[in-house]
Amino acid sequence: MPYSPEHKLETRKKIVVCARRLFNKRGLTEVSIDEIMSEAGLTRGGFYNHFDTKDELYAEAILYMISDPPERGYDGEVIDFCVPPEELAQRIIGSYLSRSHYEDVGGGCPLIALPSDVARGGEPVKRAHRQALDAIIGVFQAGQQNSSVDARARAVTMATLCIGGMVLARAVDDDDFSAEIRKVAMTRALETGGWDPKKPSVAAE
Amino acid sequence: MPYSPEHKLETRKKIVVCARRLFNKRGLTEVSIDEIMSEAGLTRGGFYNHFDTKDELYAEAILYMISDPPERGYDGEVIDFCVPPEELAQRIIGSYLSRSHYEDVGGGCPLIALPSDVARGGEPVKRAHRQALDAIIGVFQAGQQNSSVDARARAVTMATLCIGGMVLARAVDDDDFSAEIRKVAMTRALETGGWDPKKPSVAAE
DNA sequence: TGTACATCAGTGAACGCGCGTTCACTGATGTAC
DNA sequence: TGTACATCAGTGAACGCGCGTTCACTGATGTAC
Repeated sequence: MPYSPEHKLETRKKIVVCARRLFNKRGLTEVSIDEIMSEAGLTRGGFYNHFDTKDELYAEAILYMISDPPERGYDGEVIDFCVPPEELAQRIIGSYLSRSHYEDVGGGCPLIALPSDVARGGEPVKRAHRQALDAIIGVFQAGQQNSSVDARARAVTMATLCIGGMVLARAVDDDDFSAEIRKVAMTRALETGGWDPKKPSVAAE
Repeated sequence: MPYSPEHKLETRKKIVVCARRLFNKRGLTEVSIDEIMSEAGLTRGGFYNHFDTKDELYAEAILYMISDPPERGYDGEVIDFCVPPEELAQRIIGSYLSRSHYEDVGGGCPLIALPSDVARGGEPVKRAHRQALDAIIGVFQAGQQNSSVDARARAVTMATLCIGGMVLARAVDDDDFSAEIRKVAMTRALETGGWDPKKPSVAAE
């Protein structure tokens, strides 16, 4: 038996990691297999040792995108999941709408980078996307102080402000305008959760 | 002089109108010139009598998208611009987050259908996109009862909820979930403007 | 321990297809006489 | 009014290129003896 079984898995993962960055930056259909393989230090033909088709890579890359990032936080700081849920939700809002997340298109959240692609995409892609959205809404809902009747609605509002705000900020070519959108969205999202946007524990910018 | 000068302009407009629908549905780069020309009842080669390059059509189509729709309203009903600005803003929120706008991808707002494409696109495309966003925010800002200090921030919030909510709704493959997102976004957007979401003058669904 | 071997991850040329663009042409139209 | 003409919008074949995919191969690796 040539090569260790881990060797193949590692190569496969390397391909998915490179694909993820490229997909986030330029969209699913605009990235060629040649580019992905080059980025991974491999050549075109080897792709088909790991995937039957390019579509298979789409779904895998999106699944990887949603399972990986929460551990790191989008502003680069480590997120402590043992913190009380209220504080966790606030931290995620701050991290999500941070300048570093705004700038890190490749490593950022696919919900922001790929909404149009997903809306036009196949079923597995949409399913993965929905899972990511569910997860975010779940965290926001758990973060409500008293689980009031409209906790779910508030969580949906927060998610809309976070994701929608970033989508708008990224599609505008004016840095000040983008910063304004992010700031307004962050303030409103925190207010929606009943938290004081000026509290120092939350990253201001 | 063969053909009237209007004839060429009409053909050009026909191309732009068809391009607009196709771009909205499937994205800028995924639509071929052949498809656009066929849709317009013409053949491939004639395209270059009207445009130097496909990129030129992108910018033209987006400009057309933002200059045209406001007269109609996204739920199909005619919007009366002579109405007081408060009522106008409420009507636009209702129209924008309506089910018919959710379903009419081809004829809908490009801010919803093309955010990823625009974020990756060229300068003219982004400029057109920004103009559209400015226009919407302007209408929402004018709709505030007393032009308070945070009228601008409230207008940005409303735009984020309307556009972001529709982007999320479109990217999810579950009709109930989409409807929930639209409803929450509509309620919050109206509340942000200080209006009662249950007032009958506003389209409920 | 050392050697021959089987496996299969990775290589890179090749294929077929679709797309943006070009180009020689055609034929409908308005104008000049 | 009628006819010959010039113009140019529209046609459709052709070109070149890039991409997804295939395929014959190569050579690194673990195993068997």
